[in-house]
Amino acid sequence: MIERPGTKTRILDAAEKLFGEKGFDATSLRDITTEADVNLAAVNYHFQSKESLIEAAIMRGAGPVNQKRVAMLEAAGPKATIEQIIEAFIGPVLEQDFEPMAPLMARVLASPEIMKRVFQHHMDTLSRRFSDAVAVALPGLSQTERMWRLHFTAGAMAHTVTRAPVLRDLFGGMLDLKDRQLLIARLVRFAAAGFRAPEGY
Amino acid sequence: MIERPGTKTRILDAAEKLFGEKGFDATSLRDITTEADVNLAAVNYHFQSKESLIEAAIMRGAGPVNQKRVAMLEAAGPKATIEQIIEAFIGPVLEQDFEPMAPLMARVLASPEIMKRVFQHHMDTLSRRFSDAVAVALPGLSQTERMWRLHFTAGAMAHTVTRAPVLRDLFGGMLDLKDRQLLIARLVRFAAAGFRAPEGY
DNA sequence: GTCTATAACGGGATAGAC
DNA sequence: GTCTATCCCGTTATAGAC
Repeated sequence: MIERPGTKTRILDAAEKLFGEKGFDATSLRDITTEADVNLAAVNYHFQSKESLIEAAIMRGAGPVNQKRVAMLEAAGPKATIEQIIEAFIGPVLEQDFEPMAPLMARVLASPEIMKRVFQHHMDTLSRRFSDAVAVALPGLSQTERMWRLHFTAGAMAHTVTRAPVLRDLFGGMLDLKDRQLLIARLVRFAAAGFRAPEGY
Repeated sequence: MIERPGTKTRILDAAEKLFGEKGFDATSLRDITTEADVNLAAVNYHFQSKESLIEAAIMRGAGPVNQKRVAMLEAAGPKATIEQIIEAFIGPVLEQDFEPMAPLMARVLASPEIMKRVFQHHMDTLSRRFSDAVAVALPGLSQTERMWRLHFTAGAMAHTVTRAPVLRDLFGGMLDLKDRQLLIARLVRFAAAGFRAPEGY
């Protein structure tokens, strides 16, 4: 017997789903409470406002994944190869079943206000840790180049996650999104080669 | 003496700016007509609805850039190197002053409905042409791998464009967004190395 | 082509009973 | 904690004068 989740959880579930599908503005609190099968006023009771609900929904999705990324990086130790670093960076994001979360992530990335409010701090510390790890693995790279290459890698990852539905439509069976380990291996190989490219412009 | 643009153009200018800044839903037609200094009813006269206006604003921004990408690819000839191909793919996007257009692009990427309606066809033919060019330059790669690596490159590019404002805030002077040619060179080098990585998984 | 005025609607939030 | 009913606001779109 699975217990039916509580009101608060059901609201968050519905919010994650609908915000992703339709965007934050296009999703009314009425949509959410209908989907969650709770009363309209419950939202303002459990969360204070729609804005707070958005933040709560995002944090619930993003927190565990980012913890896992840091954990994998630490597990690789101080002498991690560039491949291990990249895998810690992208693996936890790509190996999860990202399709429910993907649309919401895309909305967040496209929304500067929300991005600033919610992600800034997390991303900041995260990118610093990974940048330091790369500095050890590839001491020849300047700090600037490290940041850019991490940024390019993050972009490739984000694009894969957020555009998964479109990819499926356009390329059908050709781009296999189900085999996550293969997908991760592809991106690790691509990005690692990019990181290893000589600098000097 | 510069002539003041006509009503229709002023509406499109304002729409591009405000849709990018605040998103499609959060931007009311009143916002647009105020910014453009035209009457509210002019929007429904020149464009039929808000939805059509969105589409018109996007098309006006995207068309010329994509034409330039194809033109650069053709200019490189049938024996183009992978570096030339990548430069044709990302150069026209990154070398323009993308900051006014960037937020709008991010909104489009995050909005599956709009993405499907507006971009699908263009992107489809575009990616086919570039994929064919890569096939000549790097005959060792499978078609699948070509598509994935083009996709990764597109992601790195899109992330750079759409997150330019955030990058500036977070990293200040470290990531120089002003020197476009250097930025393009960085991404070309990173992606070209990725494309040249051996396949075989 | 451009304006004013208004219709018709849906949204977030809250008061107050239970 | 949960419900109903309602307030109040901003929105798109259009009718109709100029």
